[in-house]
Amino acid sequence: MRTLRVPEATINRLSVYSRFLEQLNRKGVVTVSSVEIAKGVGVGPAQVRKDLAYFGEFGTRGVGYNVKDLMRYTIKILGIDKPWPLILVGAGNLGFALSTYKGFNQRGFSIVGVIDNDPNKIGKKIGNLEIFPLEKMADIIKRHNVRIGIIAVTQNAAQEVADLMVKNGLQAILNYAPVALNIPDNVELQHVDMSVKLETLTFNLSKKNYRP
Amino acid sequence: MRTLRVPEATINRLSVYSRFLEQLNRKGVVTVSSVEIAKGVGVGPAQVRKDLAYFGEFGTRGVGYNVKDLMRYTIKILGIDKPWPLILVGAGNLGFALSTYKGFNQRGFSIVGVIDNDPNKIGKKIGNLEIFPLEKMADIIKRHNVRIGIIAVTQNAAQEVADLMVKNGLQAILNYAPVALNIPDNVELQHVDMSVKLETLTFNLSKKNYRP
DNA sequence: GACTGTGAAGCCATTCACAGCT
DNA sequence: AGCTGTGAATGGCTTCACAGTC
Repeated sequence: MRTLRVPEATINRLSVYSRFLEQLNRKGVVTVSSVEIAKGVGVGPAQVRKDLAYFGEFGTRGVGYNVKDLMRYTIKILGIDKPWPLILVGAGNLGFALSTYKGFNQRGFSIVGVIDNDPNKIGKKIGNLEIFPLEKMADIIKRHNVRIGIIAVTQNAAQEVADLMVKNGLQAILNYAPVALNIPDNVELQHVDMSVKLETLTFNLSKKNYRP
Repeated sequence: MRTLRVPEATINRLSVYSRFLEQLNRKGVVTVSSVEIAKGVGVGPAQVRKDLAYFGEFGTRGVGYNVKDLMRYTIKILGIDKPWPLILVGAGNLGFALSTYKGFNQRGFSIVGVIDNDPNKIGKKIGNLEIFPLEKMADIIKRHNVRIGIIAVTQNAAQEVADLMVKNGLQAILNYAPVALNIPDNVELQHVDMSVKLETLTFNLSKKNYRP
């Protein structure tokens, strides 16, 4: 696999292409061009071709890409051709939403443990998942070979949870808490900010209505 | 307000700076340097200064920035010094989480209407908000002067909801559905993808463990 | 001495444009 | 004729480095 210096933006788009290809495949579409993919996901066609070219030559000149093949390639590149068990810490509203979010399952992810420190929640169930206390984290990680943890707790608790995840050997953290986390370089970290984009909208609307 | 071609990335970071400054202010911190902000949010100090410089000269050389003042400036720049009523379409798990998400309220946003097309949900309440049918969207938008709509429905329903929002005069849409939306240029659009970052993690982990 | 503000340099990503294949 | 793959050109964002200010 040729993987030299791929822009992070490319990876992000690849994930979007991949989902779009799944939709096409479900609809029974056999062949697709870079122009069609571009329209479907909202980028330029040259961008689509360049992104894919980082990983190989998947298309046929004059024809386009085979939907099913390209879908499988993208899935393989993203590493989701194998299962990824996840743990989720934080059984508040956001945690609940994430633990029942179908988008994760559709892409082959499965949450194998939900963890919270609230005694009122521990022992209760979300769907068919029991809520465990923080002390069980190590167990769950070992039992299911978990490598990725999701943080959906409050600002204040997030760093503490992250530390615990690192201590228990997780290799990657997806952080939904609105705060920057401090973790070692050898642990992968991604941050999803629920409200940053909302403020981009208000910025743009305010600018637009500004009368000079 | 000097506002010449500000990179979108700058706006996004500004939102993060702003939240960080609120935290500092709550702690009673009076002055902060670009280095400290940079550490707190995970970017470089030159980046912080450059970002702020798009909007004016807020600091004092040799000293740093006044926390409270800079906080207020960022809030003003982002346009959230005034209230923004929001409507939310989709009362599923994600919609529920968003409608009760404290992060929005903390930043001055308030959801004034929750809308769903499921007859079983209509009339029920989320917190103190009633769930209304789609037909009520126009009413709610007019009554509360809503300009921004949030989409938290499934892939299939998202475009239809977006069309309805545009038809009812909304000026901006925040889309949490995992699909690209087609809307006119004069409507602002931002997309939050819940699972793209998760696949960035699996990509990086897969790459790391690839043994050549 | 400390720290901001900023032109210049460097770097990275996107877009162009066309050769090459079907 | 249609569409991919890609070197070259462009554009934009980030980082550097230092003059300017307190």
